[in-house]
Amino acid sequence: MHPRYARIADELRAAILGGELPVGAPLPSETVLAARHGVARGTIRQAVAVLTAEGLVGSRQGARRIVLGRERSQNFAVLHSFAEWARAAGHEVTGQVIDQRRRAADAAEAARLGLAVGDPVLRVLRLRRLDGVAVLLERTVYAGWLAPAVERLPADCDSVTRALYESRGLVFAYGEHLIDAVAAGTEDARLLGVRRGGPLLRQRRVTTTREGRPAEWSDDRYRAGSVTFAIRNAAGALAVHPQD
Amino acid sequence: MHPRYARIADELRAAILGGELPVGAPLPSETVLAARHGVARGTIRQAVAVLTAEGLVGSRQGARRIVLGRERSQNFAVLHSFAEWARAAGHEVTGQVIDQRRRAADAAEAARLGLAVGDPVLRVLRLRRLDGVAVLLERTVYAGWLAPAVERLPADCDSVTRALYESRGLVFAYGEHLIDAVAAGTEDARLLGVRRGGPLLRQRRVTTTREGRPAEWSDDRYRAGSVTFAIRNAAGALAVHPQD
DNA sequence: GCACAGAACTTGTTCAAACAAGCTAGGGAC
DNA sequence: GTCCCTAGCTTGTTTGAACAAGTTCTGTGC
Repeated sequence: MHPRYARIADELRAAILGGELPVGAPLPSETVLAARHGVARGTIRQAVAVLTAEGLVGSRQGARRIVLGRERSQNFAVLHSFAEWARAAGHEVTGQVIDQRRRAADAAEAARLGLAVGDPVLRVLRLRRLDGVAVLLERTVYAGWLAPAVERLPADCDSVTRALYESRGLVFAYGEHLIDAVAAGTEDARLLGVRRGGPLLRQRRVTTTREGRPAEWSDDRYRAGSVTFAIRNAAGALAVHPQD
Repeated sequence: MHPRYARIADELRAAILGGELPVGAPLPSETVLAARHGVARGTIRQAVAVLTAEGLVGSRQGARRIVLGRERSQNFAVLHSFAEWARAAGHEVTGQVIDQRRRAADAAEAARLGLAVGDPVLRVLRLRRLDGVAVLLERTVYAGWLAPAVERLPADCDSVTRALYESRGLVFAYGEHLIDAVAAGTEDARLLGVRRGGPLLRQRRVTTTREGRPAEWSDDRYRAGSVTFAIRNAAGALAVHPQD
């Protein structure tokens, strides 16, 4: 059972997405909403805070809240899991491990993962296809304590994130992402089927468990034109999701 | 005078950034913080909510809050203003208008800016340099009502955002951003000094006033290797800032 | 020594009330 | 008709209280 404020937020979100509250329209005032739902104003404020964080409504002290947009950003899970995003967007996603081996962490890897140089890590090279087309090349380094769980996964595992959640209860809760453009190297060009030196969108990321323990470090390269990151920001709140 | 919860948040943030609360350490409990500052627990909860949104601390019901990181993300202003970010990061930034002309909005521009096809808009082509090196080519379309204010700006204006704020009190409060990689076109290559077909990081964005009125639509292309977008997310909250 | 059951603690949710700060529409003065 | 100012509404901040839900640690029993 979701808490009360979450259900009120769901209801308001549905009204916005369904067009009952069109873009530009004012939301009912907090007092009205509180009376209508039979709750205290504080509970309404928690509900609208959720919508504000999603970028759906804006607010200024003294004036009524306004509906800003109708697109809900998928928020954050997508930055951790290509497969989760693709499935939600209605695409068929497949994965294939090309190379996988254990080795000792070098200085850069150790720094990113909070390990000592020489600690064991697992390096995986994985190619992802979207509706049959190769679009993403992942070079991932997993911390040693994760290696056994990752090695047990099948080579064509679709969603590593989901598999690790189901087998180990592991949740990737925090992350840092660096996004830039790079020229395709020889291996990139061959596997993704693009010209060497052509544009690739690169996302480097560190993902961390709920406890703040670094779990994986990855260099992901997307074929240009296949994926776009969409960021929506609304005075203090942001949301990010890849797009077609 | 900032509200009480904001000052408490500032104090906690300083403790984290200063190393008194190292990464991995637990925050004092809400009850302790409330007693220490002489406020109600609700006020403390607002303060730590700020830090959670910044990705500095994480929390799970029942367990003490944990310090997750020491880097504060500059949050959102930077996505609107290249100049503001560069100055904050200690770089010298210059700008130069290469072309500027009024014209009628085409279908794509009208849709992005919420105008009718044929409505007047102002198109500006601007080259930005960071420490003397050309790194960013901006193709910006301003809604007609903004054109007079923009045309009054000097051709070498550093920060358009700041100038519009100072001259018109205009604040860019919301935005949508699409980030991907593209190959450099002929004009891109010439002005940015890169090879044609080489990688560029593209940021397309719509910026909106506080009232939800679209103000500008821009296609910004960064020379590869010059700028990286950094995104940090923490279970529901995100922050974005460009990096070197 | 180890496992299990609680006790104590911590964060999450909700309520009711009060005042502060900012916006808007309507009424009065000109 | 136009301008300004205020009354009333709306969001922002804060208090204090209570219970729910989850975690951690202690101590007992085996």
